[in-house]
Amino acid sequence: MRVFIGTHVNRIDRKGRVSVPAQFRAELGIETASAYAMQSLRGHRALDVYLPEAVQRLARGSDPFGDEDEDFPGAIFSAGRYVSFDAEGRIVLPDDLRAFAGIADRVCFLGRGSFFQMWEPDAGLAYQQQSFRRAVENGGALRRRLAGREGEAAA
Amino acid sequence: MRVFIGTHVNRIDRKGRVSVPAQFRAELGIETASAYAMQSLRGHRALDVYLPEAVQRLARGSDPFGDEDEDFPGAIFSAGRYVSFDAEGRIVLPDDLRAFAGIADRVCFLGRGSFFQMWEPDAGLAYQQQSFRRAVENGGALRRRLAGREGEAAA
DNA sequence: TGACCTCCCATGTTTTCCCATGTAAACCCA
DNA sequence: TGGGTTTACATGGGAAAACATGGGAGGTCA
Repeated sequence: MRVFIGTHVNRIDRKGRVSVPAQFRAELGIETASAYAMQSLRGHRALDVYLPEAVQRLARGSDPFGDEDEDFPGAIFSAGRYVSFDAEGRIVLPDDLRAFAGIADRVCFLGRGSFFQMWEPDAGLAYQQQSFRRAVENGGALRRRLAGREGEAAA
Repeated sequence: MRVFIGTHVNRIDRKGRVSVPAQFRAELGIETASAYAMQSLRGHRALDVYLPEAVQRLARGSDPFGDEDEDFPGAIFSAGRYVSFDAEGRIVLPDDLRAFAGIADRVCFLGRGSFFQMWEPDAGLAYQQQSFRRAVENGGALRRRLAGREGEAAA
């Protein structure tokens, strides 16, 4: 299993390219020449980035002639893009996604375990600190989960 | 598996031609010189575009809908058209389909996984945002599927 | 013959590929 | 452990390729 960990801030050049942190590239694996970036499903002003096969997995369950409600995961497919890496490990961030996340000339990469996010740096760091603070306040429940006893206490 | 992803807006020239986004052409495959475009079955003012083989599969009756609903296959074959690509990757959008979708001089292409749609840009982008918002509200299950943890309980 | 449609060529722009550079981290060896 | 060297990484820019778009010539059908 691949795990994305840590926080990095990189610069966007005038062609719209950003280096994806080497650590994250390593997690994505050299065999994947691309990743799937989309508007965050968590309601954040951020982009979620998944392995390409995540989308394939989703697509496999969708029927081209299915009805609208069942096919609502379809929204996911138009909300994102495949982004591919150049030889230097950079991606070009499409304008619309960039606008969605309010990203100007720098990107904050947040590792989130099975995927990672791209934020406008101020917003991303603020979010990161805030969610860490929440985790501390909530520490008891978290520790129980880490210990693998999540069923024990009511949240 | 072929997956249509992302949002693109292209211009229609005075001959009625539109470039299909290169990414979508790649998904359609070079071997297919055509695609099947029809009035959306989903009640949208939009055109659904399928791989030719998806329609053929339907014609052969090897599909779940087959016999129980005769309107369905009938509608599919009368409401659509094969559109073929020129050497530059453009298709000519038939007038009636164009009128149905209210498309004037620009087309918005929405990737929807196993097929894609063509919209009048304003309507298409509005629809995209709205359906994405719904996905966010409903996002837990989707997120788990993307993260490859569909077996997990909701947190 | 005229309207229309395809095939073909032309063009400007955008994107991708490839090479160069500065800096910071890792490594090595005395 | 200190100093020098090498490697990895982020960043920048030029050249080439891909792409979207526009228009003309010839062919077709009514």
